[in-house]
Amino acid sequence: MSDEADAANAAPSLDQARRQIERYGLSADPQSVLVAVRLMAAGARLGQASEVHFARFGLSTGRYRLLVDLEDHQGEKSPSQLAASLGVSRATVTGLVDGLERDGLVARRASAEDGRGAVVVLTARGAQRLRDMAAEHFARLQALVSGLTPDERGVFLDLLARITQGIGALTAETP
Amino acid sequence: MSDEADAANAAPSLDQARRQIERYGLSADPQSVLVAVRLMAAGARLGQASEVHFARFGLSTGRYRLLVDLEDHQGEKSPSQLAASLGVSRATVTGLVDGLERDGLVARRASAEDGRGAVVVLTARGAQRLRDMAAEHFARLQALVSGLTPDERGVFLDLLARITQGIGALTAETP
DNA sequence: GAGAAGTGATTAGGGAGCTAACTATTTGGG
DNA sequence: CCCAAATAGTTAGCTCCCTAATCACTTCTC
Repeated sequence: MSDEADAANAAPSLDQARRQIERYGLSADPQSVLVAVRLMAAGARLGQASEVHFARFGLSTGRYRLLVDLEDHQGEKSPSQLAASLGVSRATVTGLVDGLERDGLVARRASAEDGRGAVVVLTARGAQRLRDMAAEHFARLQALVSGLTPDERGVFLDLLARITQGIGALTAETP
Repeated sequence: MSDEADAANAAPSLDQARRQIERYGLSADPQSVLVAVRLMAAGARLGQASEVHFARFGLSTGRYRLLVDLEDHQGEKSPSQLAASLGVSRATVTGLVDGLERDGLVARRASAEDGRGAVVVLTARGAQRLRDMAAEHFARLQALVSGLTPDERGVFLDLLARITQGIGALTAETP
């Protein structure tokens, strides 16, 4: 393991948070700041690891999520619906579908009801890809959280949900 | 709130996880999978919110982290050191410094000891920018986790650290 | 001490996401 | 009934981060 990997693994410390707060004579709670910063760091690292994971199957996180969403809806959904359920913009869906279509995992069809609309269809090849990767995928996800007992996982879900509600505080108009 | 915003806020459910696992006749634990998926979703949402937050001050998450890291080292550090401590590639540091230099928050100097090396220096303007945003920044971070009691924050830090150790399971060679 | 190997920084190019602007179609109000 | 407003999808152009390749300098080895 190189310095670089070590540093990437090194989580920010409570002392760093304290020092930063004191530098400006503020009264923020260092532990609260640490939780926020650690969660951000963990999210970023997990996101990158996720891309590495999916790249093994010729996918990305976004592409995989789109395929699964499609499979959960009988293999058919409009780009707008996909954008809504994935929580990304329609433009992003266009890009993801472009890539998946190029690989033959998905196909585009014109909508029967709406002349403006389109339908994205999961191909046999796309369904097969999901089948091929399922065992390894879920095994790795399970390994990710294997450091926690079932009870602890329940607690974690609860706490995470409550922090998630606070995300609005970062983007809200008034501090 | 539109459908889109609702969907973005809607966390993946335990039933979705269960359905996915059963579809392939696997034996993975749905709750474990749910924890992994929720954490990824939360990380992605937090990352985006973070960009919105820092954009208010003319920065991005990466640029802010670089400035803080610099400030923590007497305002001077080489690009390689920055890459290591931020956990990003040297190429990324080049890009971040390009942007910060354009805004006058940072300057590049040649290294005295090593003819190949460079030193990134925090300018007065960069230090001022950090000072200007500190109060609001920390207040928002604190608000982010205000849904948790101090005890719960401690528990969360512990659980998060243990999951973070499991991230390697996603990228490891052998499943 | 000169060539080979290693290291620091940058450049080039790619993927994922975004917003804004554009096209085509549908819907709805006068 | 027809024109204006809304909606579906795409395109263009931006940022962030990545890897791989390149250039310049240092260090190590013989």
